[in-house]
Amino acid sequence: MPYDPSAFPPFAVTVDLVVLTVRRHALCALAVRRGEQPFQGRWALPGGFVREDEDLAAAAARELVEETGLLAHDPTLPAPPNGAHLEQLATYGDPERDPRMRVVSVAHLALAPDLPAPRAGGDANSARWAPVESLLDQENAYGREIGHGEPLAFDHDRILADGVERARSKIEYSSLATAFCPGEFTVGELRRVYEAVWGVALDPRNFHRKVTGTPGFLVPTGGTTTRQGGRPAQLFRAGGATVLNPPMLRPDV
Amino acid sequence: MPYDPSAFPPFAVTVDLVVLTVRRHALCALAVRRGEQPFQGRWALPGGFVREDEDLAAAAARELVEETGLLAHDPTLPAPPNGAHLEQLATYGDPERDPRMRVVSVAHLALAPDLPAPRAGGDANSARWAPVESLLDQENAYGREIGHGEPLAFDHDRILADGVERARSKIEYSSLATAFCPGEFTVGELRRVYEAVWGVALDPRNFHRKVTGTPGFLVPTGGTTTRQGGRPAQLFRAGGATVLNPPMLRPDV
DNA sequence: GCAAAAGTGTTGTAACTACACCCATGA
DNA sequence: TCATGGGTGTAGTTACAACACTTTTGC
Repeated sequence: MPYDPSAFPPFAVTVDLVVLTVRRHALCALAVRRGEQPFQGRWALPGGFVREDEDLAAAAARELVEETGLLAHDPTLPAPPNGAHLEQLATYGDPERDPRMRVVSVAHLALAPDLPAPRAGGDANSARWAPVESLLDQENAYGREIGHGEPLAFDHDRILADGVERARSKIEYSSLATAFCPGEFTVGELRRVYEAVWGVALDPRNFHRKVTGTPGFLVPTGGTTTRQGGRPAQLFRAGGATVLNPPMLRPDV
Repeated sequence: MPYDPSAFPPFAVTVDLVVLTVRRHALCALAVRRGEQPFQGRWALPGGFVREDEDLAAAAARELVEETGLLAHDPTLPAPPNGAHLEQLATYGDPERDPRMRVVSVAHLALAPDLPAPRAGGDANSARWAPVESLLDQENAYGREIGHGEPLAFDHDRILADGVERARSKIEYSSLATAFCPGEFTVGELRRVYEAVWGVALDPRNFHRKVTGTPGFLVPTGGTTTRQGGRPAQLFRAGGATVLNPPMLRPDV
């Protein structure tokens, strides 16, 4: 029983991705350069049309693989090592958001460990990691490498800001911060993730007690490493816990 | 520069509403009876197609007025008296979710104070408030007034469950519970909202200290009431605070 | 007076902040 | 030996649960 297409307005549906990672102690997002109109040459979030018989989550996972090579995992489970966490963020459907036509975009948020380099057909000029601060802060935009003060294409500034805010609040009460870490990591490396995402300094001693004392958050692998220098640190991997109770406390706010 | 319509698959886009309220000490959702195929005669969430030049939030607000007469307010502000809180919930786009065609539904969550009665063209048999427990609990479904064990139409069971979960967690750390209350209310009435939404009993004495001690949550109006019996209680209205810090603590969980 | 709901006081405990201090490695 | 980061101990504080207890109304 197909519907009369004149009974409802047709929409295009896309997925856009906010892919976040922590590089060199800064929270970074994946940006791609647009090759076509509109906003040709401007930076944008990766994304694309949802296919005819494709679920929204499947479309987001497909785009994620195309842009980063990362596999996504079930968001109800804790992030496994070296896979990305992927979850739906929000949907944006302002009638004016795309000048060509009516497009509704279902934005997704992905959290990834630090990667060698982005890939977008191997073209280094068309995809890169940029600190979210430089992408979003249009006031102090002069002299920065990406964007040069230009906003992102479409409403992607707002989508990126929403994704960053979601990540910042979600690592408070969930174990999601481990999705930014490689398969095995130290407490110090996890702390630097929190510091980069929140933009604050945390007391290393209290942080250590807190995360090792929360049941199911971290499980020791038995190994140690000195890759950060100093005294050898225990290696951990993410435990089964997905929700942190009590939560990590973000200073001030 | 219109787009080539053959370059992307056309979708229908709808908004569906999870409208929650507290009646007779139970968390209730608005359900409407479907008058047409598919799922004719089954209960469903209210909703409808997004119009040609309509924003998603505007479509949700329009549906809310049509079904309840309630005006929606800016979700970034605290809920004003006798208006509904409305926020985007999530988007559902399984290719099989509507047997007729490809439909993507942007679900919204609305929280409303107790209303006289729902209105759907004045037809009392086609729209009503039902306890969410009876709508969702398909195990113990015998003997209940609505649904009689039948799931809701489409994937509305899942949408309703997601909306209820959102409401349950959001009243922990925001002042949203006041959206379930009339313009002026007592601490005891607010406590009964929490008890109904969470399905737990709270200590009235600690609750009172907690909510009156959180700056900006409640502001006294000066009046008192004895409508609940017993000693006269102070009347309050919602304060300017939208985020509760420290949060209300939900027992167990 | 009695029931019912509002509101206050108190005590023990969990969990946090802030900081002093020690440990194990590489250079 | 020193610098560097890893990890433990301890004291003061906040916020909470779990009560006992008092207050003010309607009946």
